[in-house]
Order: sequence, then structure tokens, then C-alpha cells
Amino acid sequence: MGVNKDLPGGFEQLVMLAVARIGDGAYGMTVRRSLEERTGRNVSLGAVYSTLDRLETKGYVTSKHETGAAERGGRARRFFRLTASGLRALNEGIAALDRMRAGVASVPRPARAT
Amino acid sequence: MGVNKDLPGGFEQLVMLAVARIGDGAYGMTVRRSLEERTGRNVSLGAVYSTLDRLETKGYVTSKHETGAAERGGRARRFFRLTASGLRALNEGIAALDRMRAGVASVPRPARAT
DNA sequence: CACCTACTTTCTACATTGTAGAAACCAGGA
DNA sequence: TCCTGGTTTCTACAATGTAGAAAGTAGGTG
Repeated sequence: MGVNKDLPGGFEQLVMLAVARIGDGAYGMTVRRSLEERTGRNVSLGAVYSTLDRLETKGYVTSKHETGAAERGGRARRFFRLTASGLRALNEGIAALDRMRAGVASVPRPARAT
Repeated sequence: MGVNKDLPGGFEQLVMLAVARIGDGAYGMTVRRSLEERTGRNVSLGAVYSTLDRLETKGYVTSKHETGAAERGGRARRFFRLTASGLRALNEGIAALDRMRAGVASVPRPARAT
């Protein structure tokens, strides 16, 4: 890898953004849903989970299994949160992209706040 | 791949942006330089060229060898340009990222124009 | 009880992308 | 001739992207 290791690439960025935007209720399904809604592409759960796993190995997210009785059918959910270093890496990656795109006429400026 | 095939990932985006921003004089070395200046990371020429090659196979850039006598030491340069479909794909990818990041408090809005 | 179903994660496998470094090319000057 | 600077191409491997099948878990239902 490059000299600045581990700047997250495309999909990883998107997944981290999903986790960030969802906040507390971020687990596999909600991350997937968020991704699909905002990007318009359909993403498989497998894709989401393995990315999340890899992010966890890098220390960019942490996960915790739902405690107590999940009075809900199904396996205990695994909730994800962005770590400080994850946020840092995410912002660096985004910043680099922004610097790259600044002033390129054919590439639109980002929309204003939402 | 996903349903919307071939949205370029991280590094491909950066390389396309470099080509776009450089305009006419875009070839291996200038692309590399632009990347390094704006992102701060050091990128190898190999990385640049193979990415450029792959982008070309996808039809996102075209290349043309320097015509006439290159009255310069060295092999004839290969100049790259973004194709219309490359630009479209690039903008789609960026737009998806923007939608994902819009309204996420911990992720700064992009800087104003440069 | 045995089974079915909904929800969710985990595992497996493979394709694509990211990345570096060595090799080869080319021309001009020492 | 040899060296050097500028440039591309080739080779190889690691990391990321992506899908799909499998399996765990609980609650309902006959």
C-alpha cells in the first residue's frame, strides 16, 4: 500500500458513512438499507458484512452483540459504531477526494447541506 | 458486481479526477504528480499506469501516443483523456458519495471552491 | 412435538482493484 | 560506447468488492 496506509477505498467509505449516519441502530440490515436508499445500487448483505468485518480488523469500527433477551425472532444483532480512528481515516479519505475534485469544472460541486 | 456495474472505486476516481483536472497534458508522470500533490500520499507509477489501463478497457479514458518527433529524450508519451462515459461514471460515483455523506454531522462539508 | 418462517449473521469463494518494483525503450550528451 | 534522464510496459501479489449459500435463533402453528 501507499505511504499513508489504510485510507479506506470506495465501498468502505460508503459503509463507514452509513454507520456514521445511522448512529445507534447500525447493524447489518440497516446499513444495507441506508446504502441502497442513498446510492441507488443494490448491495448484498454479504458485501456489507465482510466489509464491516474488515473495517473492524482495521480498528475503524467496533461491534457489540445485542445484550439481554432479544425478544425478537432471529439471531442477536451485531451493532456497529465508528471508532475515533475510523472517523479520522474516513475524513482524510474524503478530504483527499475533495482536494482532487476542487476546481475541476466538469465535476459538479457537492450539493449544499441536507 | 453490483447492479450498477462499474462505478469506479477509490483510486480510479482519483486518477480520473487527475486526468480531468490536468486536461491536455495528462500522461503518466503528470497524473502521478497531481495525485501526489493533492492527496499527500506517494503513489507509484506502476499504480497509475495499471489503473489508467484498466480505465481504458472500461472505456472511461482514451489514450494516444504523442505524434511526430518527440524531440525529448525518452519514450513517446501517452496522453490520456476522459471519455464522456468516464465523466458520467465519475460523476455518478461522486454523487453517490455526496448523498451518503450529506447531513452526517461528524463528516465535514467539503471546502468551498478552489 | 415437528415443522415452518422471518430475521440475522457467518462462511466460502471468486472477481476486481490497488500497488509496487523491475524491466525495457529511447534519445541526447560525455 | 556508455551513461543518464524520462517514460512506458510487464509481472506479481495483496487488498477490496461482491454474491450466495449455510446456519443460528426464536416464535408460531397444526
